[in-house]
Amino acid sequence: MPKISEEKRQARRLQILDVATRCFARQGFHGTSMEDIVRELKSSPGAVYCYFRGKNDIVAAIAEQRHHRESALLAELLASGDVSEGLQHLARAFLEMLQDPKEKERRKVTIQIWAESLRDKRIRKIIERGIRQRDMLTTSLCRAQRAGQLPENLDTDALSRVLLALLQGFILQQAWEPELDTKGYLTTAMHLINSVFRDAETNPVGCERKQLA
Amino acid sequence: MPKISEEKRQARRLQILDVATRCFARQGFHGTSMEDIVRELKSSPGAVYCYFRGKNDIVAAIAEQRHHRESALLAELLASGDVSEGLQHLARAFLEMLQDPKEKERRKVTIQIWAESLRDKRIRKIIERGIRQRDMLTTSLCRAQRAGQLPENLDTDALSRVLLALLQGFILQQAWEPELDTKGYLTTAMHLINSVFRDAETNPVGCERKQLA
Amino acid sequence: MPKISEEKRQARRLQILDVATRCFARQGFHGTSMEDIVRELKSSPGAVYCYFRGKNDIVAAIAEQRHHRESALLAELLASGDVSEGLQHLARAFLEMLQDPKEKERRKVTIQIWAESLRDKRIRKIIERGIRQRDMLTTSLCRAQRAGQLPENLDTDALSRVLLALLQGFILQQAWEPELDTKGYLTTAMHLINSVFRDAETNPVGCERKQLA
Amino acid sequence: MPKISEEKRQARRLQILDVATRCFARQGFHGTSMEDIVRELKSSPGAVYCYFRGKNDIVAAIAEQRHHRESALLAELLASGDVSEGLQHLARAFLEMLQDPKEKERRKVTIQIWAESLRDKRIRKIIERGIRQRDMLTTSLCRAQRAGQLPENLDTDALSRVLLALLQGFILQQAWEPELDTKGYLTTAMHLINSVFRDAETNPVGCERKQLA
DNA sequence: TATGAATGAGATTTCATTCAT
DNA sequence: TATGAATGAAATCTCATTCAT
Repeated sequence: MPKISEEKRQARRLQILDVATRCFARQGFHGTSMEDIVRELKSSPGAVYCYFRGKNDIVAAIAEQRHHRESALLAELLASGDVSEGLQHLARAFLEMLQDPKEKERRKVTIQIWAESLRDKRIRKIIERGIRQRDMLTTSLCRAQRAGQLPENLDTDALSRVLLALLQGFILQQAWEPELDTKGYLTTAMHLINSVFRDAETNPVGCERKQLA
Repeated sequence: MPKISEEKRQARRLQILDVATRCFARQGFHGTSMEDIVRELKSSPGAVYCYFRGKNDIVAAIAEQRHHRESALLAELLASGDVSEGLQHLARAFLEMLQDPKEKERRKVTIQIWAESLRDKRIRKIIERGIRQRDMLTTSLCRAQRAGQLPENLDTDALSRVLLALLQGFILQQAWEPELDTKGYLTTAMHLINSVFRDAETNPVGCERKQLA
Repeated sequence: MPKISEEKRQARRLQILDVATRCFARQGFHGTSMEDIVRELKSSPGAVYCYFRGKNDIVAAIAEQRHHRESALLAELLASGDVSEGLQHLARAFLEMLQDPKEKERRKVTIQIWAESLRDKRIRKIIERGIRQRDMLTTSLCRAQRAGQLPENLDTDALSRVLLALLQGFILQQAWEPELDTKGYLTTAMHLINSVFRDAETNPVGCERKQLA
Repeated sequence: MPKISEEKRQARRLQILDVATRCFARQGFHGTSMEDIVRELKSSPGAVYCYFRGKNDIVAAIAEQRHHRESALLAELLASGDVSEGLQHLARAFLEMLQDPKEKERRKVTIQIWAESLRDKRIRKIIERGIRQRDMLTTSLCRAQRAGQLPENLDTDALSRVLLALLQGFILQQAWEPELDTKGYLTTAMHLINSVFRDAETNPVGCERKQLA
């Protein structure tokens, strides 16, 4: 028997998550008290509990948000028929995301979620769903391999892990050094990736390496 | 109990750190209470405070341990005149480290340290010392570049970041999937890295890719 | 429980101070644990911390209460144009205060506050404000001196100290001997005080007053 | 079976009490830990426990020291046949005591002892012995009264309380204002006291002394 | 739904004291 | 006697959560 519309309810939920994200990015999950969130929200503890079961529920919801965003990015990547091209798109999308100042906060919270996943079953489950998504990337790479875009003897499962690692490492390094040269990192990372793709394609000549704008 | 030797004192310190590491790996830093540590240590709260100022001091000490271990690994890498070869050594050293069951725990704690570094000044300082160590790797890569082992237009700073990311991503993924195919990951990662090194040398032909034992 | 009125809030604050005063009088400040207070309050630790920052804050508040009460007494004394008469009033007011059983507790706590003031900056500040109030008494005595009510060569600053001492000593002795003859003490003290006042009247010359070497 | 002579033992005891007094004066009894004392003593916890049963035992010993010193002073006072003269001596002895820098510390500790006496049975007992000593002063004053040195209708018990209060108040005020004009205070206090003594001499009749209702 | 005072379990830390050496 | 590492009870305070209004 909600007195407010479902729409408003969702809006409020998001607002709470936003504030919580900001707090967690600033003080860490365990350094943020419910009171901190409530104060910044200009609300009351009881109100927050109308939307979330508790503090853990909030983190879980944030983790879920992340998961959806990542799924979307991956879907975009895979939508492109050509994986190599898809990766370029992904890289570009990444650069754009960095414009959003909220995104830096989110990356910091991501690291907290990683840590939290090691002890909170619920977060763990969400992370695991993310882990399983990598399988789709692997499948895609496999297809590329069968299409001759990748060396035959390449372990595509491992390659998808490597690609993921490049992303994860970046998140981490950027949390510590917010001013790091994002473009340089992406260019170099793409260079490495392209090396493998090129290898199979043509190889002898290795002509015109595509560089990121 | 009169004065104990500095030797014994260090041993006790290490024992506490070991137990704490085990607890942190299992329940997370914030999910572990001093009492948990003390119980597993079969000791008393006061005893722990003879060796550490408080809980944060313990995490800091563990972070410090990590830092030293990493420094040692990096030193080993750089000791080898040839960077490419050094990286091979590093990869091999890594494989060995994985034998140590304690190492898995330590990797889990590493992730907690990452998260903690975002809010604890002290941990942050230690991480920053680690960050600065990457410069040495960059310098080394630079030398390799001048020696013609790497493409001239390659951003060595970014490359060292990428190499670091490959490590960090692995730590993360292995924490979630302890059974992941370590060898496969390393082989593939080395493959990518070698691609760049090979690029500069000769490239057109690029045959006989070195694989990890 | 929604917001309570400022009035109720103040009432609750006072209730806590009352209970704390009772506990401190009985077991001393350092012999009273927060749990003791909470138990007697039939409340919970958290509740107390809604009103006070901590244990020290409670003592400070009690010290502050004392300070206000003393200020009021002094003001009453000074309000009377004639100091000599004012002191009589004060003495009488004192006798009345002794009826209040709470007052005995308060005097015991006063001694604790004295002790606490030697190490707690905050309490010290409050005491210092009390110390400065003595100046007003000195001023008043000075006026009486100029009016010929007190011997000319009398050190009014010292006299106000002496008057204060008579009060402080009484507080102390009554804490140890609750049944001491209050009336007798006051009578005798007033006798001494009146001696000085009378001195000026009758013996302008202050016939060979023995002075200390 | 002490291995050290009783003499040495006493010396060590005194040394401990001295250090403890210094600490208590500086940080208060409850702000001083055994470790503080031991550090300043350049000794070990165990050693202190060879001489005292515990922390409370140390305070009790200090209180005892005070008691002895006070007894001595009082004895000196009473030794003089003439009480009025005895009080002069006492005042002078007081001034001398103030030269001793240790004495200031002792006075601060005295206040702590007062506070402690309200909750520690042991200290309380010692204070009570001090309280009983006042009876001797009363007796002495009584004798002076019978000798006509004091007004007949004067309450000698109350007078001795008043005299004591003058001392206690001074101790307190000097703890807060170490630079207060000691000589002035004593002069004025003696002035008041002499007033009563003189009273008897000069006004046998005690001309209409105002009495408290 | 919203409020915010209250709850109370639990966490970290201190410190007087002990006792093996 | 002396040492000082170790003990462990207890103290203060925090904070996620609840529930009467």
